[in-house]
Amino acid sequence: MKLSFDALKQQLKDREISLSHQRLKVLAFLCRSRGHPTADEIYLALREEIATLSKTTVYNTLRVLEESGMVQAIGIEDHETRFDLSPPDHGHFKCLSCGTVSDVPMDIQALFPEAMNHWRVDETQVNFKGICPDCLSGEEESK
Amino acid sequence: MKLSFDALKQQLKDREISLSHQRLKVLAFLCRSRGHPTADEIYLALREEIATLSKTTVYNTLRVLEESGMVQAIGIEDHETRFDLSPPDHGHFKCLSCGTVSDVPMDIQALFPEAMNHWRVDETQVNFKGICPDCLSGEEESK
DNA sequence: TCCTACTTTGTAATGGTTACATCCGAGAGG
DNA sequence: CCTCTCGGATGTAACCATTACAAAGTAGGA
Ligand SMILES: [Mn+2]
Ligand SMILES: [Mn+2]
Ligand SMILES: [Zn+2]
Ligand SMILES: [Zn+2]
Repeated sequence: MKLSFDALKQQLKDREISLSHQRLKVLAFLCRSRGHPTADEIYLALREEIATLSKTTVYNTLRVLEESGMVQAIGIEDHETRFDLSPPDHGHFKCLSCGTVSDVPMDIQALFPEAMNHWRVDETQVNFKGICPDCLSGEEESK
Repeated sequence: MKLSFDALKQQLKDREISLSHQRLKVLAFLCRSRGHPTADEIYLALREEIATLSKTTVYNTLRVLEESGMVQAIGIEDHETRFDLSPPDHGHFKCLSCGTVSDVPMDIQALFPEAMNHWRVDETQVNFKGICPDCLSGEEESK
């Protein structure tokens, strides 16, 4: 469940991160984005609104948001990081056919073995790869 | 639990992958390796045995082994892939302090929600990040 | 021996990400 | 208004793991 844009703005204030025009635009894009965009996708989409936008600014902003805990970097792909505004309480599924990255509702907090309680866990990611229902039905049709 | 080198050689034969000198060396290195080496670590280590070894060969071999299902590529790090010869029935933990990647025994096969049985899952990875016990005790000492 | 398919090798290219120097722009203070 | 300052934004170059590609080597069969 995503937070509203206004709530996110408030979070920026609370963390004393100045609400620059570019940062708000990146945040708004993540907010209205249904999937899990890459830095490049964010850049290409926002460049239509901010003609002078630099890709470095997108990376800088994403790092600021990530360090503040508002955004999570998803490493489900080898050479392309995806970004998620939602709280990190779910897994992700990448369809090897269409490339979509979907949410997988599940409790990932309780995964780490209790027997290993001497370890400090800061982050948990659960990544699945396979074929999504849409692509599966497409495969059957082509038989 | 890792298979013996001889058992691995047999697997190559079964899959009709020719047992070239370089492939056997890569496999032997993964077999005796305790951690989860990167392609570069494999290359540097084996270059002492095979002076003419090319890094491309290491990557080619790893891809062949991965496609045959004998080796798993672990994407716990953003910028470098690690390789695991063990069966993919466990999670991984990366210590943000010392960089070690450890195994986390757990049943990752039963993780995908049964409600999503219309999805075909080919691969599951569970990645934790945090601080390992060794580094935690080190932090306490330095207080 | 010759042929052919496979493997290895070296080098160049790729592409996401980061480092760095420079530029800009909103305020504070005069 | 003017100027100073500093965080943020920008553009370019560098980084670096990985891949593409072409050339060279190799084993095995006819
Ligand atoms: Mn998500
Ligand atoms: Mn492992
Ligand atoms: Zn799909
Ligand atoms: Zn450690």
